[in-house]
Amino acid sequence: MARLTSAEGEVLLDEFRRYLRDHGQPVTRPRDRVARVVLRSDEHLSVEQIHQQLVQQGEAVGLATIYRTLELLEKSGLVRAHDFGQGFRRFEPNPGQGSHYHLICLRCGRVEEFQHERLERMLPIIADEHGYEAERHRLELYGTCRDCRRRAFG
Amino acid sequence: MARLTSAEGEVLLDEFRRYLRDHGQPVTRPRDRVARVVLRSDEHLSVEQIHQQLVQQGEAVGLATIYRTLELLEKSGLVRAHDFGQGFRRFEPNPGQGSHYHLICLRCGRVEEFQHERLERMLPIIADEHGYEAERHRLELYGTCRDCRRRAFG
DNA sequence: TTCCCTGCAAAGCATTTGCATCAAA
DNA sequence: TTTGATGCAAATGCTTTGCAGGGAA
Repeated sequence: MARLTSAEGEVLLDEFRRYLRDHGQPVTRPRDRVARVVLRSDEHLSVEQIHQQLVQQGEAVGLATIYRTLELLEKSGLVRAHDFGQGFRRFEPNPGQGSHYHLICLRCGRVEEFQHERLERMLPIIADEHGYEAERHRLELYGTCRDCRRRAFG
Repeated sequence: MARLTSAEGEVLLDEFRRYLRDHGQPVTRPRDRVARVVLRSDEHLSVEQIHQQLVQQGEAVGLATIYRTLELLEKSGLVRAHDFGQGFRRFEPNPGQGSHYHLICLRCGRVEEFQHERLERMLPIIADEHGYEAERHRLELYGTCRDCRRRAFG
């Protein structure tokens, strides 16, 4: 599911630094570390996973700071939060203008992404038909992934 | 957004009673009251709203029992839970086989439903294309409803 | 020195669980 | 008497907030 190269993550990290500066917020080491982990990741990380990665890097950051930095990252538009009904949120780098959707395996919890241009064109039209001015949307398909089916049946 | 007539709610309530009996579970008054509120509603109720309605009816039921009854209602397939990112879940009578989708107004929080046959046919196919055996899906469109736009602009 | 970010600990919330009580068979 | 549903209160888990301490300008 590799979406971001390390170089792309670096670009996003720079954008975050710029966002902070433009908003009179200092670019601190803990913020930078949290942002780096999230923006470089090609997965949907939970706060716990972010924290663990930082600990492993010897760059432990308090949970409160992780949450506060994620709030900044969301406000900057560089990160999006998701709730896949697992009791906690997951965070991923925002893919910019193009939307993408999620496939969630109900057996192993894996989360994959896919894009779908036709859907993306349809959804704002559907919203409009119902009197809504669309702002964003969310589509999740829940099921059993190939690996889990293989594991179960053969 | 009226979807259920009171009579339809009554049918669902009977189905729930039958489900309980078939599963060796007693049909008690608190369960019946909770089920009645949810199954008769044409809205997406929060636990707090369910509780309030019961209090107003002079039929107060403990929160724990409400949660436990909702679990039974979900297992019976008669009720579905949703998390619209508001920090708590909402519950609605399950519309049976046909899926429906949600429009959520980001200003006033109103939740509307819509159906879309073409989408409904597309989604399992998309899941299949990615190796997933689709079980269920969720589509939510977030935006500004007609009323809120009118309110904002004149 | 001043400002405010950080991190610990405590608080908040929705939800779940433990347990004594009580109703029904 | 036995079973197990109920409801209070406590516990849980994620997230937010309060506040003392510390680093940077």
